[in-house]
Amino acid sequence: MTLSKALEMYVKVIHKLECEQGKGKATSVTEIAEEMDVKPPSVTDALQRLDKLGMVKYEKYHGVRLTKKGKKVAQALACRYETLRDFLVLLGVPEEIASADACEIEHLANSETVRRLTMFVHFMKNSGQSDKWMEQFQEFMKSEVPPKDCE
Amino acid sequence: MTLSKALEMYVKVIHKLECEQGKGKATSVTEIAEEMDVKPPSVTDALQRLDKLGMVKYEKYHGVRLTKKGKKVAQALACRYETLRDFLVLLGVPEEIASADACEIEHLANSETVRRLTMFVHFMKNSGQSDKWMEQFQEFMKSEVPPKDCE
DNA sequence: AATCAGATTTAGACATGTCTAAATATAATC
DNA sequence: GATTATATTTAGACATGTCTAAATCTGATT
Repeated sequence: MTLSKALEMYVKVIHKLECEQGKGKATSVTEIAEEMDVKPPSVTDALQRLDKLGMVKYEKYHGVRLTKKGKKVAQALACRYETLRDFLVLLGVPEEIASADACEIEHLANSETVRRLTMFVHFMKNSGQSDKWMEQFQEFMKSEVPPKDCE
Repeated sequence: MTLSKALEMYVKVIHKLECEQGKGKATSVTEIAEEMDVKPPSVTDALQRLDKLGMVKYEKYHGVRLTKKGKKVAQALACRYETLRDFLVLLGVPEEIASADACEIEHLANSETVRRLTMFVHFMKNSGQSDKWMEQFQEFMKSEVPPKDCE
């Protein structure tokens, strides 16, 4: 019932391209292939499967559009991505790494986990205590040797 | 060069079973299959590939043992899992969910991310401020409506 | 309207990871 | 030592996701 990670990525990319372009136009196979750094036949294959799943309206030789269902999935993914990325950056993970990890984790984290992380980020940004806490955490990270690095 | 998520899971499970049993014995295909809830032929296939990759010593019909290399991978995974799980529990994610998510994320998070999470957990558990902070966070979670649930 | 370039799809290959059913090896029992 | 039950492997299927090479369609040019 749920999409694979790969298919979710296609949905996400189509959404991004639809947002970038004017609303009217359908998104082409080539655009998707370039954005995802895969070859066109892989895209065709994915689109055929996404169409069967009701996530996109795909017309042979004429590009693709997200359905309502597809848009909903894309928006949920975007929201999860934002949350995860914000959270990791807050913890001091470099932006590049935070983005990459968020992009992986968005596909598999439980909603409850995402909800907690969202609250954490909010707490950090909105509670009066957060500045003080953040300062202390920064200090802690400087002073402490990482206990073990799992490698 | 790096193992797939599926193969990493086999390594992890073999390690667990080796630890549970006396040291001497090799781990059997059936034990692994039961632990992972897959059928024996899937295990045979995975063991053949892990052997080629130098992660295990696999003797047809006579079970399997982790190599040094395999043990190292297993330990790194266990460490990552612990860190991720501890972290999620600290944030109030229910244990069941925390365990499941940790088990997914361990295979893909960047080391830098894991390191930051480790430090966060340490900070929470060891800095004098943590109790106060945790209390405030709990309070915040009760009072606030989750901003958006990404669904 | 015919042609041609570029985009797209199809066909067929391969890797990973799973399964069922059938063949085979191991180990325990008689 | 032969038989038999159990464990294991092989063979062959399928789904996902990728690729290359070849076929086909579309749209623009002449």
